[in-house]
Amino acid sequence: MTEAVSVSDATLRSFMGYHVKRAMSVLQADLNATLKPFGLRMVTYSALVMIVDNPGMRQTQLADALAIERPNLVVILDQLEERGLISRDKVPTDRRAYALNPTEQGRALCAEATDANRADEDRLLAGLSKEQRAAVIAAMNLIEQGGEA
Amino acid sequence: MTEAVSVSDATLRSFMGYHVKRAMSVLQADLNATLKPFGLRMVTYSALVMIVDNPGMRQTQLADALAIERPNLVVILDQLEERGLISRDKVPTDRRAYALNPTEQGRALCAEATDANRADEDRLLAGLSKEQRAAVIAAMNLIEQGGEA
DNA sequence: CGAAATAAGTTATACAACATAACTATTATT
DNA sequence: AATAATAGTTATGTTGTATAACTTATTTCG
Repeated sequence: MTEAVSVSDATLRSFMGYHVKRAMSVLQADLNATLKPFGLRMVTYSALVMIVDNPGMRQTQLADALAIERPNLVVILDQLEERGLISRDKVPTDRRAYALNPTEQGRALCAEATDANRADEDRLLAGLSKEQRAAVIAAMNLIEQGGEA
Repeated sequence: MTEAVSVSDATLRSFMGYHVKRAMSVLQADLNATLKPFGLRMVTYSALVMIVDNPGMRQTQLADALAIERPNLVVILDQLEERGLISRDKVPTDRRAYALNPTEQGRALCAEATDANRADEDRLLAGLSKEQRAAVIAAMNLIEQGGEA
């Protein structure tokens, strides 16, 4: 056996993006594990939350907000609708469009899932003070704003 | 036309993961745009950097370091090798294994790409002080450590 | 008004990322 | 020597995501 001369990722670690990518990977795995008992994934949960927070919203608006292509949103909403968590209601003023609304069951599940996610994230971020969390969020927002200059 | 009552993602914004995800999306798009002139993508660049930093490394080690499945790494290395950026050299002590080494051309391209990425990230993070960047990196490392508790 | 252009949602499809099974050849185990 | 395990590969499958094109409905504007 040849000794495993440990591998260095020092250069990559000098980039912020590398750290963010690795953290994101953990956050996503963690979130999906937390959501699994609810039968939700990251995207389906995000869509459900948005519909609860923005009842009556159209599909195109939701797709834009979540940066999902319209065709891909269709299958996500199909899943939520089949489980009775949301409804697609006809809009009287525009017969092409559907107004997205949560059902009572959808609201309830959303609340439960949100609580679980909050608890999970609190556990993951237990080592960070409120100030540190705010600093990270501010930095992420700055990055989000600065794209494609 | 119905007025576009602006959509709120306030609940999602209360999660750190949402901010990190959106920032990561920008970082990745930005990085890929910067790498395009070099004919590299995020994964191929990462692999190249690792090989430059760890000459002689085996494929399995690299796959582990980058959290890529071995089969998927094969095609990535194929691309780098076809372009003459790396070589797969037979290991005398283990005829199953290949030692990954950068070519001179590979080293040169890696250095150029790294400079471009550094400049790009500096631009994107221009609004953050050194202390703020360090704080973000510390937070990301903490998250990376805390997965799957 | 009526024809052309646009928009909402959908379907079909293609492409890329990522994961799993199984194979060849070598090496390690016992 | 027989068995198990490992490095790399091939083949394949699954999922996520992007694009084209279609239907229905609305808007634009000559």
